Amino acid sequence: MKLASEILKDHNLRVTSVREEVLKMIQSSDKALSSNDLEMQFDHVDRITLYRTLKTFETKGIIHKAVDGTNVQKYAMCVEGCSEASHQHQHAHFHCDSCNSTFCIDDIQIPAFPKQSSFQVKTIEMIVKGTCVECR
Amino acid sequence: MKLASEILKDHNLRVTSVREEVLKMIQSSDKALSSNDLEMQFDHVDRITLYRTLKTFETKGIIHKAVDGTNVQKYAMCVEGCSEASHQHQHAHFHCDSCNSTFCIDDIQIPAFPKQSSFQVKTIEMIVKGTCVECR
DNA sequence: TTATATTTGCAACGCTGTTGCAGAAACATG
DNA sequence: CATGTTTCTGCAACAGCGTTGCAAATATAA
Ligand SMILES: [Mn+2]
Ligand SMILES: [Mn+2]
Ligand SMILES: [Zn+2]
Ligand SMILES: [Zn+2]
Repeated sequence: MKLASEILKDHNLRVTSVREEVLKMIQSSDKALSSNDLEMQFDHVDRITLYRTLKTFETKGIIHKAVDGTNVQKYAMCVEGCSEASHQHQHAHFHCDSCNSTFCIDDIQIPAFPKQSSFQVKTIEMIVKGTCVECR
Repeated sequence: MKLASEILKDHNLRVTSVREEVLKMIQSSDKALSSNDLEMQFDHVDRITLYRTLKTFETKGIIHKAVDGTNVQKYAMCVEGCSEASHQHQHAHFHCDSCNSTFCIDDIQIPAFPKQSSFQVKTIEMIVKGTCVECR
């Protein structure tokens, strides 16, 4: 796994303790994390700083939103190929309705775009809901 | 199309002007509607009443959430078969990133549940993102 | 070490949605 | 139709998530 500080430098971001900590937390988590999830792991941090940090990381292609149908933004690491220019994510997200955890999963195939539709399709999000391993 | 007042009676709900109006608005809309979308169509209505009305309708199986990846709840009519006991929806939702509209669509096949997974799958949501007919 | 650019924390705010409670309205009953 | 009971509505207050403006703190370049 790439060093957090290296990732920051690679994206022309200043290496600060908040950013390093946030990135380490997301790197080492098997679940997608919300601003609040992160805040709870800190001794002292301003939640506004976390929101901005997450937004910055997302813009740079370091992390991506894990859309899970709740009204809370959660984030997980991007794959190597992602950049400011393009996020490439062809995986679904699993949301546990018991513990509210959200995971990136590759178990389910995302269907191809329909050939002809009245809509111009750009991306498809898939949210799988159910019970996670720990909860069943 | 079934009369709004009849639908209310069928579900043992009192026929009030707010409920009738809300139901008519959702029935006649091709898009999923948020509490705010509804409020703007009223002369005077309390937004709290709208939230409660929507929740009541959802519980009764009259309307369903159109999950679109935004942090706003939008609702559309249920199919005939829905009830308090079970909502049956096997369709995807399209979200236009230009005008923020959300539509129920049947163009895209929702994939089958994976045979074996570490997760216990209950439902799958699909969100298709792109540009709608009016916006392109 | 100093100067500059960037980041952080604080304050204030907006939006979506919820709960408690009292008055208003719907409807069942006679 | 009149009345009583149940349900709904509107108001007030609140909670949570996220954003913006600004000044102080910090990272980095020189
Ligand atoms: Mn993911
Ligand atoms: Mn729908
Ligand atoms: Zn779980
Ligand atoms: Zn559109």
